[in-house]
Amino acid sequence: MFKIGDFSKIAQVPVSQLRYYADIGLFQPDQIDPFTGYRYYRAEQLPRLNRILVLKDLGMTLDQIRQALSDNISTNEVRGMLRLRKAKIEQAVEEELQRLRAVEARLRQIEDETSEGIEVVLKSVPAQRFLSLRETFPGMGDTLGVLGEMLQVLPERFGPKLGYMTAMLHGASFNLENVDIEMGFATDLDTDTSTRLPSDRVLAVRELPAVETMATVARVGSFENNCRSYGSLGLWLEQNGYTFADTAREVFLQLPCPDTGADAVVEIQVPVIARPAVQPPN
Amino acid sequence: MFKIGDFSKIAQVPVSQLRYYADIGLFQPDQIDPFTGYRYYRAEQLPRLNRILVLKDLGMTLDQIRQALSDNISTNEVRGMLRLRKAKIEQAVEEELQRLRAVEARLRQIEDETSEGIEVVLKSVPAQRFLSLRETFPGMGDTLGVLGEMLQVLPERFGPKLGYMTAMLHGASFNLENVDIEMGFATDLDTDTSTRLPSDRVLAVRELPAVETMATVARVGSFENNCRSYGSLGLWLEQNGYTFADTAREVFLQLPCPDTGADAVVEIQVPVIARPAVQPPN
DNA sequence: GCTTGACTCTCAAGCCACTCGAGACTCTAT
DNA sequence: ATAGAGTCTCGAGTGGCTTGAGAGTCAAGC
Repeated sequence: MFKIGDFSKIAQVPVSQLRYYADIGLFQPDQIDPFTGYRYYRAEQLPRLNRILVLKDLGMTLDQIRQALSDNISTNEVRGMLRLRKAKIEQAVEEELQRLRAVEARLRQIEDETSEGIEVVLKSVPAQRFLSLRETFPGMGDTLGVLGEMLQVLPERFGPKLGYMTAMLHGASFNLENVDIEMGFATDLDTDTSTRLPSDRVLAVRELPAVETMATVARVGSFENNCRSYGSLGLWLEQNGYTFADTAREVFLQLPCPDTGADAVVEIQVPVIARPAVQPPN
Repeated sequence: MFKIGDFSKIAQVPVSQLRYYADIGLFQPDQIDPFTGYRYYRAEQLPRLNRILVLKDLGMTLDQIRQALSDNISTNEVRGMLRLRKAKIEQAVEEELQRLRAVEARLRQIEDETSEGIEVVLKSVPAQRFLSLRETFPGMGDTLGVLGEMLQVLPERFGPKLGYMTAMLHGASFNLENVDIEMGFATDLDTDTSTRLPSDRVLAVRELPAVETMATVARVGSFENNCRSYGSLGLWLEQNGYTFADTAREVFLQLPCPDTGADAVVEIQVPVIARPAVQPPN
């Protein structure tokens, strides 16, 4: 029987954490002295604690761990998770580097503070059909995964009936998690066409309305110059008296090619309408 | 002038976040309508916001960012941070993989649940001198950095007067951050010797007391079997009626060698005293 | 038996960077 | 006039703990 301090040393877990786990009913001491309230632990309890720590390190929340333990999860299942986790980490590293590239781009924008923005062009875009899939993706990696599937499967299936790859950001939360994205291809296919990806996601054709006035900017790189483009766009809108009218579209004029290292070329299209700039009372 | 929603789209930052930044006084709208309370932003404000986001992505807290901005930090300084941050990420990846290896080890311990623990040996250890440095390190990477310095500099300086590399974990917080570690070498040097590392840290010689009863376990790998060793130790202590008496020492009988891929061999030494196991009233 | 100091207890609050919801306005298009 | 989208404030919630106050407990040494 160990008091909490000694047990903490054996388990290599802070005392406060042991108490916390007891409080939330995740890991109870073997006994609690009814008079003093002192917690007493035994070495035999270590495996359960270790199981908890493993699952935690694998990214589960404490609630999920409680669930898993009461379901008597097997070591093999945990092994599977370990493999999964490894993949996730590699993915996370990739995302992290992506983010750094974005930071670099932002830094460039800051340096360009004085200089002109990127050129904004007004267009009008006709109605078109859009073979697309809309989903709220938990992370960037998932988004890219599905995108990869689409690129593998769809051109083969529909060939020349597909136009540019296009994405629409519906949600307004710009963190990289839980993004509500619609992506797919411009197309000539009938409105009732639909197709299924290997991951069982279904793409359907829908009508994309015509837009009379569309402000557009071009961007090189999938993410790198994103903020710069939107920034220039904003500046232009302000100076020329326009406002947003609808969801923006990102049209991939050229897809990124990891093999040759060729960057993507993206046209950002934002539906706008002329409107005197908002002027709050002074 | 943009209302918060439009500005949010331009800046690619959620509305809630813009409001939050205004609340904490980090990034204010250009104007606030005194009657309606509506926030109005201008495109010119983007650079400041971007600066904030860059610094945030570089790992600064919002408080630090406020500080940095009021100090008018230069882009060059930020560039330096970017480079630093890149290094940090690489380091973080390394740590992450380290952690995974630890998870794997813990998993092995779970599987060994039924089997015997590692063998525990009782020894007595004489008083000895210890050329060491004690510090609270913010992260594992820093610890390893300083360790690297020591290994580069000290053997050259003191040669055969150095014994085993030894570490003592003083704090009781076992997360990998802010660890209070003392590390150095057993030595014959005089008690008033001290030496300075390239990073300006100072090591001094101090007397390490003799320990009559020291429970020891051996471990292969710098971290991999840590929890397993301590676990076995705990089990043994419980069964044989001993308790912790002082800070544990980790003696590196063999240093890890990244070149040959040779793992470390570590002897964990824990001062103990015989004492009847604690028995709470039932 | 008493003191000292280390250890332990509970309970509440704090941390970070936000997010979410309720309830009340405000704006714009029809 | 009205609907619907956007905005406001304010308070609470998030996760996984840590920190601190104030009180009680334990073991060793005198």
